Amino acid sequence: MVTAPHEVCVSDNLMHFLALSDNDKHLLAELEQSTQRVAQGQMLWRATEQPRTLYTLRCGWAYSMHQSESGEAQVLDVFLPGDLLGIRELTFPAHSTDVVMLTSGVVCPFPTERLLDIFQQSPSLTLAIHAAAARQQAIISERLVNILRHDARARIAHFVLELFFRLKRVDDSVSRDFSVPLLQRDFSKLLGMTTVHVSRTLREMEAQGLLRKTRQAIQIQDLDRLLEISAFDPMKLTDQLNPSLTEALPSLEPA
Amino acid sequence: MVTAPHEVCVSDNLMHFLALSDNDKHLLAELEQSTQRVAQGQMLWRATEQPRTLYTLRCGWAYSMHQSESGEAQVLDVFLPGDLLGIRELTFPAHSTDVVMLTSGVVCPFPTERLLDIFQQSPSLTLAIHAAAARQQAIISERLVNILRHDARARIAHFVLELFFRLKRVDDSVSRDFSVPLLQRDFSKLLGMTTVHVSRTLREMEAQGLLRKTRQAIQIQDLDRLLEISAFDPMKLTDQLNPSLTEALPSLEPA
DNA sequence: CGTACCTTTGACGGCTGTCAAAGGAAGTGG
DNA sequence: CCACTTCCTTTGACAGCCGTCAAAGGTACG
Repeated sequence: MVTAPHEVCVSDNLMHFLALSDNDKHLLAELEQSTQRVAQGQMLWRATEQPRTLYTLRCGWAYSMHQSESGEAQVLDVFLPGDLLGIRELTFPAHSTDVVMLTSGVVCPFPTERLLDIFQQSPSLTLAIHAAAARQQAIISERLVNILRHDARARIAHFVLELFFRLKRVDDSVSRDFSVPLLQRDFSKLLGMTTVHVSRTLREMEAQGLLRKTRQAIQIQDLDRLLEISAFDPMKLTDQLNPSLTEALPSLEPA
Repeated sequence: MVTAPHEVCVSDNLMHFLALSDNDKHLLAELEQSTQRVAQGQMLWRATEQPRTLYTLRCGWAYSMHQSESGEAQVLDVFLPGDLLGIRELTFPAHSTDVVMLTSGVVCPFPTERLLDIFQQSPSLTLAIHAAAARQQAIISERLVNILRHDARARIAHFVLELFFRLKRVDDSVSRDFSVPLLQRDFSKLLGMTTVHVSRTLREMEAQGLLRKTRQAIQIQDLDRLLEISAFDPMKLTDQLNPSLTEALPSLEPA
């Protein structure tokens, strides 16, 4: 059973970090004023372009990738509904990755200056946006650490759990059988292995009763063993803020 | 030939992003007021602790690492003189890595609130500090992308070039024969391979006239081939800021 | 001079990549 | 609704890179 696609806005993401005032929500709603439909495979930006526009992802999945001259592609981020796209590259004079829509979807583009306005107008949103950026970074760091020390089965287990917890965070209706529009080739580009080996490993994991991946969905069958195999630690991706920060800015309330 | 250790302060790092006013330099000098000597092997923080203190690294090298329960260690960041330690974890309620001094050195600890003060007092420093944080993240991302797609020789080539360009950035006197206090075991923990294979690969690279690593230093012998093998792109770690940002904040001047 | 740690080497095995081909699934045009 | 094409998945055989185990040689330090 697969849940239907679900529309999510940035505040559904940022509110996990701290309580947003009505004014904060208003500022975010303004940001997401102009919506834009995007087709599967459409690129939001290319690696050489200067970052001028940021996006929120309302609906659909996207990923960022490095393209080497030899044609090999390496996926860096997977973006889910509610994610903010482009903060990582904001300070650089050029994007370092292409960003491609994995499915059709809806995005809200806005100029980078709007973000600077928000930084001046709302300390709470500033903090929440930084926390969201730090979380994206932590996701990549965790993947790096895990990929380097584990075999193919553990890599896949880790990535599937990452997806599961991230999706559950913005959509509580997500169950252990959840919709995933990723091909085995996408897994291979994310985890640094060949599609052949992804296929072999997925069949092995299914035979071991760990998980089942179909073309549209993933079914987690043994959560505990997946956690054990991959050494996945959900706390590394926690939404809680550092109390030192909220105490130093007493106007803020934790979520 | 190996250059002598060199004292560097954060402004030597941040001034690469944009011009710092006298006031900015004064704020940074205040930050680095209390210096503290640290011994080799000393830990600045542990993975479970709450981030309350940030550090600037004046002198010496450090690294951050994940420790798995089975005893395996994975190094994430290598910190060089001039680096700001702890911004990545700032928003999280707990550090996710241990930070250990690789050499003896000098650090300047300061409470996280001081950083918030700076954010309120100086837009230029705020931007420079964010750019520095984004740069640290880009270093990790580049390492991830390269490790996943390349063999041991290219991984080592990439990491050596990363060190070379980072050191040269804060100390212009660094030559192609530069001091590196890393053991082969440190390489192995950084690049996800065994010490045995690091040793084999280093000997192979020396036989091929690419580079030579001794206990204290690395000598780059064929820069062009190393760049080619590793697909290292120095522009991915550029100091230049996104012009969209400096134009939006007209009081700022590029470096 | 002795101890502890680091580096180097060799033999062997396993995980993963490469090459190749067949079977499925989805979309297109007739 | 049915061919046809295209892309994705699965499977097998084989090779190569890298991990494991083990031991010897170097280097730093007391």
